[in-house]
Amino acid sequence: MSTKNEVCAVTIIDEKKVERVRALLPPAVDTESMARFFKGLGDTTRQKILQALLIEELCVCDLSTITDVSISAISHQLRMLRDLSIVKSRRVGKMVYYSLADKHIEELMRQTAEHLNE
Amino acid sequence: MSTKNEVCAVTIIDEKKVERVRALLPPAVDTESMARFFKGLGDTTRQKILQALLIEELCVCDLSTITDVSISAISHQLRMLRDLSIVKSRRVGKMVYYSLADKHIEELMRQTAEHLNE
DNA sequence: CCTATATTTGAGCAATCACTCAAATATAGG
DNA sequence: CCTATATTTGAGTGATTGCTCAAATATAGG
Repeated sequence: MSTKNEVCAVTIIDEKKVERVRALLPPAVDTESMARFFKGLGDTTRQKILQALLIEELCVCDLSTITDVSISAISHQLRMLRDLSIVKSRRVGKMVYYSLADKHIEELMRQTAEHLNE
Repeated sequence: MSTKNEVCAVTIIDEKKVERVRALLPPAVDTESMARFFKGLGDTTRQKILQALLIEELCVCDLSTITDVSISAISHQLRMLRDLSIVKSRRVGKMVYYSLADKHIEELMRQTAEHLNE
């Protein structure tokens, strides 16, 4: 067999448990969108961007200088963050200013930072 | 030049802004640990696991059945989640039961699910 | 000790990702 | 329109990742 046990030796109790949990799971599409959202937060460059934006609104060029990442790379990452509604942007002349999309993102960042510092 | 503008044509205001923000950024090690933490949450298989554990404690085999992912793959992902202190485990005989590591993780999951549903 | 079941682990591989580079677009100001 | 600056975009590439497969470990019960 390819996988040693497709389903483990089932006891009646486990079967019931599995069915019960399955019925309570959110739709797959929601689980996938959670994964996509967290993946957006789960990269060092993107975290640097978000930490900076937690302090204040910044343009692409400032973000590049602050994070020491090329303008092109920052722009690519900002696009991903914007597609995920994690940041928002506004254009002022030639420059585009980015900021965190909403208060929830801000709280999420602060609470998680606190959590990881035990 | 490799990058067109290493630093954009600086105005005095931008320079000050950049320095101010830089001084307020958290240490790099913290930013990296935030990224690692969120990366742990940012995968569909791991989200399936966490959604299931949000309902109740489960063993590896039940998780495999519920998520329809091989036992080996689940075990690999559980290891990552455990290393990140996102889940915890306890052994009962031959089986190992996994659950969410703490209340903060539970809240994070619930609040984010709510947020993504607008 | 021996077998069976549950889980873990390591190597190998295809898919994904974050970067660079070059070129395109957008806007301001002669 | 033309030039300069700021940003975006697409292709290409090396590194990372999540899976499978095979083998190892852990525990319970003859």
